Amino acid sequence: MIRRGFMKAEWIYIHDMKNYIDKKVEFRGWLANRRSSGKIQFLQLRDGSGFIQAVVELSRVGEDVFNSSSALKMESSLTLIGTVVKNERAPNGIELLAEDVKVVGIPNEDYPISKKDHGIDFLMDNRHLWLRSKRQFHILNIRHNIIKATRDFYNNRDFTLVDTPIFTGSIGETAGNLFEIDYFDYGKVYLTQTGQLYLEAAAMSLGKVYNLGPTFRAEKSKTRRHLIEFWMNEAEVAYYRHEDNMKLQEDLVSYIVKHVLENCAESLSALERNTSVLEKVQAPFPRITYTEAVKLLQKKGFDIKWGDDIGADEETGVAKEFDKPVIVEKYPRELKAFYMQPDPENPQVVMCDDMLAPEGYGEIIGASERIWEKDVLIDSLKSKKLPVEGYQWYLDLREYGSVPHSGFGMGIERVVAWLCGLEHIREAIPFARTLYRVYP
RNA sequence: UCCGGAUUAGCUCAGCGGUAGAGCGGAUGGCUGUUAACCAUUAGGUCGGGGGUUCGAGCCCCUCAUCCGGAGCCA
Repeated sequence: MIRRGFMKAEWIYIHDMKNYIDKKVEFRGWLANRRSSGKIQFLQLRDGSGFIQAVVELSRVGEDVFNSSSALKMESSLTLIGTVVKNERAPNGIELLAEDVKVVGIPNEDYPISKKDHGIDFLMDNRHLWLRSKRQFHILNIRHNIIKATRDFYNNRDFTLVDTPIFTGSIGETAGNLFEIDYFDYGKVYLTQTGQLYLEAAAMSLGKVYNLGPTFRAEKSKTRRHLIEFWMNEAEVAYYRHEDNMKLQEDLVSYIVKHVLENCAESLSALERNTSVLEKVQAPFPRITYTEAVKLLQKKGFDIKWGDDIGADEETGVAKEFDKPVIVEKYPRELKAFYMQPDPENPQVVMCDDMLAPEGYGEIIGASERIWEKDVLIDSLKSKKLPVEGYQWYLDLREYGSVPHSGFGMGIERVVAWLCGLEHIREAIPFARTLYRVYP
């Protein structure tokens, strides 16, 4: 039998097909799964914009088309002409009644990811294919929307985007957890673990600034909350004090959550995320001081005393007390970085805050008012045993027109994991770099 | 780095010191409304490597490797 020419119709994405009921359209995409029943086949299709079922009936398409459709294996690529019809029996309420099917590519090998369970090691080895699955599709969609909301939030408030460098000198925090790179004849440089110091410089030019980019921590962290390479949004505002800073963080997180609830309902539902807890996330958030947190934890039976850091279990213990993100402020000076402004009312603590997500998702923001007086900063560097001479340009910021300023960093993947309800942060980024894994 | 756990078919896992198992996936056949479709048949294994105990080891012991989970650090 001679194969007739492929029919013609307008190429429509699945996402838009609901607007084409009873119209003939062309689908271009992949076969995610199939169920067949002799003279009828149900193709589960995806095209990057969503998922839809196509029905291929032998009596409608003829033997030729039916057979080429039968030859499709998992993750074959194809185009298909069909009519969009409403049908209650279809997974999304609409389906494609196929009229013509054209094979683009059929794999020779079996597709490694099947419908049944897989172990995490296998899935991570096949991350390049795992991304095609429904769950990963929805997680990445939410991640995209979190990043979009973050940018919108700052842009709406007249912040200026300032891209901070990836290669840096040793300036920053402690040098032990930095990745070292050979930089031609210059010698050693490091992959950034924060753009903060650069943002402070930019804030003195542009007032309100933010960045969004990758950061690197050479820490042998092996937990569900840690990545070696992760994306961070940082903001820095001239003349902002501690209080202004906390307000900005609350507004940002509220904005992101609202945006995701409004724009990602389908994805949240596909991930079976309980959205009622997310709907409560509106500013203002509860705030407690470090000192109060320690007392609270002691009352709950934790072995902690003033001056100890708040570990993972303790964080969850604090966060459990609230149904919104909670801000823990004013930590002991010894626990925190050199650039944080001491509290004028109690120099033992600094004007910093951590925002802890609910449901045990941990710290999503770390923030502080920065020291702006040059001599105080030099004293702080010395007391932390850091080389003052290495901070020349940073000290210049305190020499020329120094002003109070504050800022913070928000971990994108932590927010993604929280909003998606993920058990592990490695699903919150397309290609996770964890301890001992850089493949694929 | 420390503390736990795991390693058996392509994948997920059972397996009591005595002939190597299931589900999924693959192949073949059946079925015009499937929803992780179903039914039948079938192929598929040096039980992570090395050493030891034993008449006999997937199972017990030692060792190495890899992976997973947790802690510290942090976002």
